[in-house]
Amino acid sequence: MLDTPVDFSIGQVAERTGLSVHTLRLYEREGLLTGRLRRDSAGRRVYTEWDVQWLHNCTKFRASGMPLATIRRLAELVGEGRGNEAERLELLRAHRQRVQDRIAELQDCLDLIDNKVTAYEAAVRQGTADRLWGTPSTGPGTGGRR
Amino acid sequence: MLDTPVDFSIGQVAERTGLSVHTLRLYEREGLLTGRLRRDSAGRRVYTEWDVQWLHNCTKFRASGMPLATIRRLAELVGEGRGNEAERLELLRAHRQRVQDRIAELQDCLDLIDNKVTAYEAAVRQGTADRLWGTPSTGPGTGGRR
DNA sequence: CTATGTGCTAGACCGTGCTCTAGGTCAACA
DNA sequence: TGTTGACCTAGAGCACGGTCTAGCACATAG
Repeated sequence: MLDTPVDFSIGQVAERTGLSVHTLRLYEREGLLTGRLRRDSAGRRVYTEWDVQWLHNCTKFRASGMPLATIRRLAELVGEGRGNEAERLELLRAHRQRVQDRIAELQDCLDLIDNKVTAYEAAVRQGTADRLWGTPSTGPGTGGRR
Repeated sequence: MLDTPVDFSIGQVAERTGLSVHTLRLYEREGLLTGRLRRDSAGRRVYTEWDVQWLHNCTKFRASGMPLATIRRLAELVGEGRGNEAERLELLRAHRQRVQDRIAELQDCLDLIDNKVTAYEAAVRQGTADRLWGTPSTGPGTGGRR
């Protein structure tokens, strides 16, 4: 059972990953790939299935706020092959922590926003009904100014 | 029961909000405050308690990814006083949706990261125990290259 | 009176991550 | 053979949100 060697042009990879060809070139230049990209006889980039998968991961990493520099480091480690799994793990764990923190932070902000929304819903209900507006009590953003 | 008119210098506000004085000046210039800031006889900014509270909200808005332009719009509405609660509500609801979407996106990325972490934990455990490395099956980021 | 601290403005600069342009190469097809 | 379309490189440009600098004004303390 040989693996079929499917290759992709940069345009095809762009289609598949949702990244622009510009971005793909940038990512290569920045060393985000796990190894040197092959080129065809005309000097055009040749992506493997692996690369596409890896880039798919990269988009997730990016979407979760991982900086390009960190992805580069991870790519280096993966490119080096077995033996550095502990370091990859460390890196991923640190990132996971940041993402979890970020979620918690957003959740916290969301609570405040929810409060505001609730307050305004009440205000609009009042306003629509009888143009009344109670005394603001939850600080700026709820009532008027001064 | 009169409200005590407590005023703050830009430095005091910086202390209280965690924003730098540079940023505070930027925010004023960008119209993020709900009204014109008072100045003292020497032309120095005079912040009220209200402003500090509002800026506190702003930091939450920023932390949740609200662009300065949106905060400016909200500040305008609040500055205009009563009557536009519906529009404020609309704006806040839209932002809430974005935050919720963002949380969901992060959560999704987190799942992938968790999988990777789990895989590497296993790998490291194996590696530490007997230097073994099973066949990678979850795509790039798990095994070696090509 | 002068030194220190805090504030002021205008505007330059910065990091991050794209995004686009100019000018060129190459393969494939009519 | 010529035209089209995808690709190439180098490098500029951009949006965003700060962050910092230069040069100056003012108030208060010693």
